[in-house]
Amino acid sequence: MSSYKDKKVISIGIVSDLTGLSLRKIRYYEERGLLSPGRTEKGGRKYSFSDVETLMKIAERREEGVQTAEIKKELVKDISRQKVRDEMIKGQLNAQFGLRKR
Amino acid sequence: MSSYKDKKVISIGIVSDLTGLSLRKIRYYEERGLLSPGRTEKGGRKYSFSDVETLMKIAERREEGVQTAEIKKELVKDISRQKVRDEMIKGQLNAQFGLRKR
DNA sequence: CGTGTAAGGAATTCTGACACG
DNA sequence: CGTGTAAGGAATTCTGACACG
Repeated sequence: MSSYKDKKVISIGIVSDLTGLSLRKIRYYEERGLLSPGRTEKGGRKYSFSDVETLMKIAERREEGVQTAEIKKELVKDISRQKVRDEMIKGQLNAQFGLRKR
Repeated sequence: MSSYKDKKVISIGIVSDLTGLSLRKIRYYEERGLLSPGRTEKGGRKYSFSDVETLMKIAERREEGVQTAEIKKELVKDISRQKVRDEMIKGQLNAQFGLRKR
């Protein structure tokens, strides 16, 4: 299912470098519920590569003038599509290799 | 080729959590040349998931009493094997799908 | 609404060194 | 050789708030 891509291990400073977004923006998008990073014991935010990708999508949409509330809805849809796609790929691979008893 | 697995984005504290190794050990293995993390502008160490896996191998071998110099040699071999394996998989996939013009 | 910024404090990380063995 | 630790300093991150629009 998941893998390195979903492990929450990147601190906000690195995420800022990766995305080009300010710390303020990254925290704000979280406040608006567009993503939810993990936390270290002491309260430090930890992001996954998926989160970084989400942030890049957000940045794009924001540049187009889309408000965070709207972007939030889009992200939810993206997640559903993602799931469907994953299932299809899984099915494909299964059809190719999964049933081969040899 | 590479991907998330090889991106240097994890700080040493998280790596310590992930591997169970002390900061001291992690830095020492670097000093001995068993791995080479990236650096942020200000000098902070940044590790990849591959580095984390390498550290776990190191931890195993150390528990068996193997010295760092010896482990270092083993790691170099591992990398060669890795490359060969990657090539084989690539060849496999190519044989399965790559030539299909349909 | 979205983002910048100064504020004060807490937690992280860095390096070089001494210790023990 | 491998690892712990105390030391001093620098860089990171956190939260809540005020500002502007």
